[in-house]
Amino acid sequence: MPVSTEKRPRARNARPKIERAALKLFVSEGIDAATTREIADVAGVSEGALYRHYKGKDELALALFMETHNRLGEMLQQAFFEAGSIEDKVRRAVTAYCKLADEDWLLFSFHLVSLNRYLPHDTRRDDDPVSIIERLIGMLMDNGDIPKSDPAIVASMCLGVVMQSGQNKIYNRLPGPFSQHIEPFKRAIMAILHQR
Amino acid sequence: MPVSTEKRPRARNARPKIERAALKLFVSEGIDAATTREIADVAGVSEGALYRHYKGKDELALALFMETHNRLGEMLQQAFFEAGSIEDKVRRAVTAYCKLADEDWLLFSFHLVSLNRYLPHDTRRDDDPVSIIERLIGMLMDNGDIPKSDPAIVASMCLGVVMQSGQNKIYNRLPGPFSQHIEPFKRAIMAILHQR
DNA sequence: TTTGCTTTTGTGATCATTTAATCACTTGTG
DNA sequence: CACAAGTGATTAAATGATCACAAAAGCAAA
Repeated sequence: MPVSTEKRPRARNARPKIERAALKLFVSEGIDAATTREIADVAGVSEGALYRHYKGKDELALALFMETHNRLGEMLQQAFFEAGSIEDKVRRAVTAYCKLADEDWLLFSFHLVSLNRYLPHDTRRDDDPVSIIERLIGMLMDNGDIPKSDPAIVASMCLGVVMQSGQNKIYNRLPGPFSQHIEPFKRAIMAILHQR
Repeated sequence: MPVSTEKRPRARNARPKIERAALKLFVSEGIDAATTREIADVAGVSEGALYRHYKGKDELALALFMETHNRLGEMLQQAFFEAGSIEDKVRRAVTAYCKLADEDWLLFSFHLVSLNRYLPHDTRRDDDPVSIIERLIGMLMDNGDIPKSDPAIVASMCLGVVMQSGQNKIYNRLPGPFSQHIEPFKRAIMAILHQR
């Protein structure tokens, strides 16, 4: 009797399976290197199923990226808008970011590794996480809350503290939940902000 | 008379042309998306020329990455090994990194955007820039030069200060030479290192 | 210098693969 | 029955790599 000549049982709820499989492959091999065939295989569905839910591979990848990116923008707006000291705002922002990471590490790490592809190189959007932070820092400087310098470079350095750590967690250099580093992150950012 | 039916004049010194063209395309579209045809066109040489100097596209990309990566490892070793205070070491390392960036921004930014692809996700090499920094920080902590905590997370944060700024410069958020930020970088890193 | 060779380098049409996407059909659900 | 969802063989396009040929460069002897 021939092995595995049996037809695959028709899959149910293919969409989430496809999304998780795509995330896995996108993170481990990169978006371009992951083929639709591979995605379908890992998901345990047929190749055509992907096209019932997305126009194509590109749309799938963009949708997965935006899921995190939009949520992130909202969370930062929220963290910075609510009342409190600078330290409160920073703690809230860092905490939100870390929770997002721990909640769904795969989705989060996909966002981190594909920033390069989706952040446009020459245009700035006001609702972009980086722009939001830069604007806040500019306001704090204008208010005299923190020493005046170049908001763009200060924003970069603060972001770097958290984002590079995320990268290093992807490389398995930081075991354990990301949230355990909230305090060090907050302290580092506060130190950078109050740099003279 | 038909236009541009003329044969292309035989190119001379194709190799550097190919390398520069490849860097441009690798950075702007990504390694996978840049085709050998595009590279040849931008370089103004034939497609076959690429294969006189490299086994293929992958080898070309890896060679360009390693050019920066190896140099970086040596420069860090050098900066940390030479005598001086912690502040001296940090300043030397940051200065070296910034000079490398300004010297050949295209080559440097290619390195930065392809770290994801080439840094292995599960193995650590002792001569890797990240490992070098982590080891130094561990030593400083053992010596009592800086407060004891997790060397891995402190190294991440310090690296992030500089690397995320590099990323933001790629996105055109930081005009001017990278070296102009040496002082802020150094101060930020020192502040993180001496965090309690 | 000139001559005659060998080796290196550049060319571009061509090849073999890979791959995203399509579509006629089937299956399941309200 | 109608509509949404899943299947997988098939297709059309693109892409990395090859190769026979040509031009240039290197080199030694005359």
